[in-house]
Amino acid sequence: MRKSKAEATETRKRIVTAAAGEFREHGIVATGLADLMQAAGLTHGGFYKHFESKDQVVAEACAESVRVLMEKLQAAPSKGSALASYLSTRHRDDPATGCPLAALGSELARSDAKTRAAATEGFLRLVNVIVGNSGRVPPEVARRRALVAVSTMIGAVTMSRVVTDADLSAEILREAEKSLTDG
Amino acid sequence: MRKSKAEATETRKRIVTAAAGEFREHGIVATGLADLMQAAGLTHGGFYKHFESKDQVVAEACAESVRVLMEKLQAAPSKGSALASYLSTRHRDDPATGCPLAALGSELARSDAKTRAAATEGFLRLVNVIVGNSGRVPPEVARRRALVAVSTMIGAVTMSRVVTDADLSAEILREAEKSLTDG
DNA sequence: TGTACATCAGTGAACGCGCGTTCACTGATGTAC
DNA sequence: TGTACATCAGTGAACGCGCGTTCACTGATGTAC
Repeated sequence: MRKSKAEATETRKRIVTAAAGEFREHGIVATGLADLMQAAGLTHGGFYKHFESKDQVVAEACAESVRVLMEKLQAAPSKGSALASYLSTRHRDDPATGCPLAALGSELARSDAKTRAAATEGFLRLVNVIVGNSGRVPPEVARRRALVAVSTMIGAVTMSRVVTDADLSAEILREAEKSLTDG
Repeated sequence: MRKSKAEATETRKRIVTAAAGEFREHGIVATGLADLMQAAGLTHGGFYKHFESKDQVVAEACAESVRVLMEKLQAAPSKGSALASYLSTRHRDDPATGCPLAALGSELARSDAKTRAAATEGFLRLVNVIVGNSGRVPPEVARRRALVAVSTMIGAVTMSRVVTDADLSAEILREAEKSLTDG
């Protein structure tokens, strides 16, 4: 049953990726190791061949989602299109492949130091994406504005998922986008 | 052991209030019925004399936190002081008595219809608090701006709790407040 | 107003279940000579 | 290059534990006469 080193490395990545999706879709606490191993196509017993604890895979999954999100956003041709993508109903309706800060915000606030550090890096990178597309604004001003813009983005996507009224949900995203695109 | 009707009503309220605090402090999924009954000074067996399920107490606790938050914010003499209170480090550091949308946002997005309805009402009431203090702005414009402002507030408090860097955490709150007070 | 009985708030033990974690085992991979 | 042995990725069963929920029981409260 032993797998080659290359295969094992591949498996490990597959677990982290599967975990990143499961956590964002169902929440960190609500996702069991068995769920996440099954999503990776494995049985749960093998988990500890790759990780020391659930906390460890949470931290790595968080870092991984940040990495993928940034690749997606940095591919955006302008600040406007990055904003439109982040504040889209498509993003709202697919948390499993979206921003971990919006999908897990309040759970991240209760997570351990490594997970919160990964989340912090994600936040700062999001800020930098916005700053990088801010045109001819003094960098310190751009940074302060971006701090607020990113807070708005995360709050808007989170609340668009909470709210039971479909029109209100769309309105939250639309108004956030308008407000941040103008500013 | 039977208690009088008045006492039982009192007990029920005590459970809802204790639950509202425990959920906001530790998260909904991570809080067990035993935890919440203990916080109310009872043993867990009596829970089902008052509620049909955990979901029911979650919904009621969410509605209760919204009610208390609104009383607090409506007591604020101005929009500026409501913003300062919401975006304070005091609020950040005491989720158990603060805004349930900021403390539970991503978990609320996965909750059942009644809980999300209570959260939606809370969101709309927060919007109205901001609108009600918006001075001489046309009501439809004020509403749109308030939608964005409330998203920013919730996102900023959530992220100020996630981030591992104390300076950054304070900066997120400060810049959000400055941005919303000017606008 | 007093008495007899039904109600039911709260207790504490128990239910089955799924959690995170551990472990004996398998057999292909990797290593030493 | 071939052989013998150690390693270890992955399986599946088991661990103790706490979860949401149920239940028999207690005894004060509420109700009927």
